[in-house]
Amino acid sequence: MPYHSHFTSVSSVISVAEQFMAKALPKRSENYSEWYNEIVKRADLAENSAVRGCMVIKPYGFAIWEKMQRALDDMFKATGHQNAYFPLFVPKSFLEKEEEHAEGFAKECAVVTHYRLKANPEGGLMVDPNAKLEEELIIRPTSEAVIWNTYKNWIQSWRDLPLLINQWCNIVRWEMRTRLFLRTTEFLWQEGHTAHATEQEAVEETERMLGVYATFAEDWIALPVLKGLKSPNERFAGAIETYCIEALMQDGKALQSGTSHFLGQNFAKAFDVKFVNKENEQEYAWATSWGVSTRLMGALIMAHSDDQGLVLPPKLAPIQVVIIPIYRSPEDLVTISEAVAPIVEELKASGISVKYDDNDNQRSGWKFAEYELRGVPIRLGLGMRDLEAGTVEVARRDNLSKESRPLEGIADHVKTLLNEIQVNIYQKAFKFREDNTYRVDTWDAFKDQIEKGGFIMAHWDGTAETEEKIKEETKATIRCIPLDAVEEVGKCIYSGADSKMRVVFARAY
RNA sequence: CGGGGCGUAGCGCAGUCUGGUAGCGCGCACGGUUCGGGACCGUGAGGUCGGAGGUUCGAAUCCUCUCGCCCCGACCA
Repeated sequence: MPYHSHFTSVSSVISVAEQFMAKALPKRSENYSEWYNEIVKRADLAENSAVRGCMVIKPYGFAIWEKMQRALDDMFKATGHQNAYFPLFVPKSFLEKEEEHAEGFAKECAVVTHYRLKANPEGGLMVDPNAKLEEELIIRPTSEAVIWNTYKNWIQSWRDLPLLINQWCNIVRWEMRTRLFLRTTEFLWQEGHTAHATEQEAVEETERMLGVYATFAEDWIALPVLKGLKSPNERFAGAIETYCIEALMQDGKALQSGTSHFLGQNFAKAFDVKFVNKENEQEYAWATSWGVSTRLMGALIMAHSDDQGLVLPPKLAPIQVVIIPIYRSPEDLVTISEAVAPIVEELKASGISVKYDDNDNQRSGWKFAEYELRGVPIRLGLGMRDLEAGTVEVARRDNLSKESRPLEGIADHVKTLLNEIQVNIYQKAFKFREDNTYRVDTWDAFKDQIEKGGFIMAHWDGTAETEEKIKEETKATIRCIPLDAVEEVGKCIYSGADSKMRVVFARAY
C-alpha cells in the first residue's frame, strides 16, 4: 500500500473515533498538555480570546479565582497589610532606575508610544504620528518602580514604617508562548510591596509572606509545596534573595506557585527613599515584594484533576454540593423539589454553597457527567425510590465513590464529608509528591530520572556555571534550595565538587 | 525569530490533489416519545468558504500577495 493512502486511512479512522469520543477528555497518560487544555475549556474555566496570548476567564473560572482572592486577602489583612492601587503605566525612566530590574524585564514589555488615533485615508484608523508621547509608558510587568517612586513621598520617619501595602491588579509580560492560566500575556495577580526600617524586619516579612503562601496553597488549594530559596540565576530581577513555593504537577513537572523577594535597599537607593531613624540619621528603607497570580488556577487544575475532569478542593469550589433530582413526571419533580428544599436551606445556613439543578432541559445522566467535569465535590442524587426509602445517593468527586445514605441528617453528613474531601485531596497530592521525589547521587541516574519526571534531590556545587550546564544538558532547573534542608556532606552531581546540602531539581513549567 | 500545521455554520470537521447545485457531527429552535450515568425520532433555522487581486464560461478548490491563529524550540510567574 502506498504511503499516501495509508496515511489517509489512518486519519479517517481517527476522525471516526473522535466523533464517538467527542464527550471524553483526552487521557492524562496519553497527552497531558492536551488534557489540561481541554479541562480548562470544557470545565468552562477560561478560553483563548481574540487577542493573542490573552485569555478570557469565564464566570466559573473567575468564581474560583475570587475565592482564592478572598482567602488570600483575608490572610494579608490578618498580617497587617492594606490594599491600595497604583497606575497601570510605568514611565520608562522609572523602570530604568534599578538597573538589574530594568534589564530583567526589558525584553518582555509592552510599550505605549502614542496617545491618539485618527481616521486613515485608506479606511479604518491609524496611529496619529503627531500624538507621539514625549516619554514612552510601559504597561506594568510588575510595580516596584512606580510604587517605590511613590513611597519616596510617603516615607520620612521611622514612624512611617513598616509600610505594608498590597495591590490586586493585572500585569503584562510579553511572553513568546502562552498557555491558559500558566502563562498568558496579561494576567491577574496580587503584589505586596513593603518598606521596613531594618534589614531583619524586611527579611522576616519576606519569610512571613512565603509562609502565608504556603499555608494558602496547602490549606485551600490542598497543594503541598516546598518552601525554599531560588538560586542566584533564578532570582527576581533586582532582588537580594528570592523565596518561593514549588509544587509538583501530575506529569512530574514543577510549577513555581508563588514568590517572595527580599529586595534589600536596592529600590530605596534607586528611588531615593530615605527615612530618619530614632537617632536622627538618614537611612535607606528595606524592601520586600511578593506575589501570586492566576497561575495558581493552573496549579489547582493540574494537581488534582483526573481523566473525568476537574477535581476541586471544597474550600475553593464555587458549588460545593449539587443536588440532582431524578424523575419522570412533572409531578414527581414537584414532590422531589419539596423534599430537597429544607436540605438546601440547611446547607446554605451552614455556609455551604449548594445548587439544586432542576433544569428540565438535561437528563440526570447528563448532569452527573457535567458536574463531574466541573469538579463539584459532592453530588446528591434524589429520586422517587429514594423518597420512598428515605435515602439519598451521595457521590464524591475526589474518589468517584457513591453510597446511599439516610436522608435524615444528610446536611451534617455533607459538612463532615466536605472536610474529609479537602483533607483527602491534600493527602493524595502529598503522597504523589513523596512518591515522586528522588534522592539521586550520580549524573547518569540524574539524566535518567529527569526524563521520568519528579523532584530530584541532589548535591550541587553552588556555582551558576554548573547550574547552567545542567539546564543545557537536561532542561532541568534548580527549583529551590529548601529552607528545611539538612546539612549533608556530598559531591556535586555534575562537577563532583564538594557540596553541603541537596537542592531540588526538576523540569518546570 | 527558526521549524510544522490550520483558517469552510456557534463549536468540531469533510470537501481542495482531479474547478461544475457548499456538506457532516455536535449545539440551537419547534413537536413528540423518553428519563436511576452524557436519550431518540421528525421538522427547521443558520454560510460574503480569513482578506485582496488574478486565471477561467465557471473558483472553497488553481496562481500571486496578504492577514490571523495553533503546535514545537529560544524567553518566562
